[in-house]
Amino acid sequence: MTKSSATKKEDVLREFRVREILDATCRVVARNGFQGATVERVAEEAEIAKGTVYLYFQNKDELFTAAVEQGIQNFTGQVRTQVTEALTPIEKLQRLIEVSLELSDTYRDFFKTLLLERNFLAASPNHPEAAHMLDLYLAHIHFIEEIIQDGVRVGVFRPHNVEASAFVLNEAIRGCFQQRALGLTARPVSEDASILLDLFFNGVLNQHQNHEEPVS
Amino acid sequence: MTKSSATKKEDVLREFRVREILDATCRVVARNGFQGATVERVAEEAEIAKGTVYLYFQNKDELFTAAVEQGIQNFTGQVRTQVTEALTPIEKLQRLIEVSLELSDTYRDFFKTLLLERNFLAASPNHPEAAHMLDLYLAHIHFIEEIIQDGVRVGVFRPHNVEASAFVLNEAIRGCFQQRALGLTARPVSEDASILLDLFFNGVLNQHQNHEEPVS
DNA sequence: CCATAATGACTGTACAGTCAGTCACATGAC
DNA sequence: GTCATGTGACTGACTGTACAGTCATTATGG
Repeated sequence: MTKSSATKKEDVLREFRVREILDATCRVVARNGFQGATVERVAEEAEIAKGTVYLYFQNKDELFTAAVEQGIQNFTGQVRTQVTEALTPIEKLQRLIEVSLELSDTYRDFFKTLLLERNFLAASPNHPEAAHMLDLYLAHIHFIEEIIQDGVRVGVFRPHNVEASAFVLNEAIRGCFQQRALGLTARPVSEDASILLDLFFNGVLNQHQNHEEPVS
Repeated sequence: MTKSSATKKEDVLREFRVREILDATCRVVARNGFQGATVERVAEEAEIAKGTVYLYFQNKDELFTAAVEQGIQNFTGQVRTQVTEALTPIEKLQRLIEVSLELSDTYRDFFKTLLLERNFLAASPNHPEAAHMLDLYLAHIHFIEEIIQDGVRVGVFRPHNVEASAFVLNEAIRGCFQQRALGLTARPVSEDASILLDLFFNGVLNQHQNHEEPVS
């Protein structure tokens, strides 16, 4: 019992250290990009020695993979939780966009490189880990897809290629992240969210003048 | 005269070599990512010695920057040319989407990494070149923006935040590139294009008065 | 006082960038 | 035609450096 408790305490400590290092990794990558992020600098940022990093991670690749994965899971997990609370598909999508954009502020460091430098999704030379990353990404899109599908089922959304629209919506949100990360917009998050929602719901066509000549 | 002609010939030869090396760079990057792309491998791919690369480019960074820049300019240039031929804003957007997606096939190698590993837009440590890249990107979005703005002016598009919709459209297209690069879709390009167009024009809401036919 | 965590000097390696040397070809003299 | 000589494009072995990963040593706390 005492022993089990002791083990647990060690585990907690270990987990805490792991988190600390992963957070430091995110900060360093956000500052220098994947390219310029060395284990030494991560250690410095975490205020530990380089060797210590290797007590918690096998190698550099595992460290960076874990950092990205933790970030994705944190993000999608929180979105999922908050969105699920909403009732109707429309409310859910509203929530989805709002929460996503809000979180982009919280996880600024993480997104700055995850989204701008997303090579982790591409062919990582000899790492099947990348495939798992892709799975996480696809799972999130699938989550969005189901919300929209629900909307179609109950009739608030018109029948259309749901797979595609889920994808487009996700890309649009990602695009907003990017604009923010690059400092290209000063719009408040809520405004971005409502613009996005409006576009996604209504499109850009002038419905009244749909097939007609413009008024001259 | 003879001398001037000789000089011209040398220039042409030089330009040819430069192109060859840049193309090789794209192929290598497509295969190994920016990370795994070394000057040695580029030289190998171009079937020249490593030293030769340095006869045409100051250093690795200049080489890679030039490769990306050439790619962006090729792409946006071709899109611009073809889109400008169309008359109405709707036709122009149709063209934009179609041509973009078609080109993604032509420039497959280039897009595979430009779009999946886009760190070149992010803070390149000590390179103001990155800013120029950003300019090219913004110019393209602005080009789209103007088409949509035209559409609003003549009344086919409803008044809305045009800056945002241009941006969203571009991101949606980029997303399609990505899906293709990752091999996540087997849809023909034309189908992707019409789905995208339909979504962008009409949104997903079920309009109360539906006299609509999907735009194709 | 032992066990475990942490350290940082050290090693090996990969790669950017250099440069002395080679080679292919052009020009011109005979 | 053929040899001599000049030119510069091209080469690849070499150098310096940055960095991943190791491990003998030291600190800590239970």
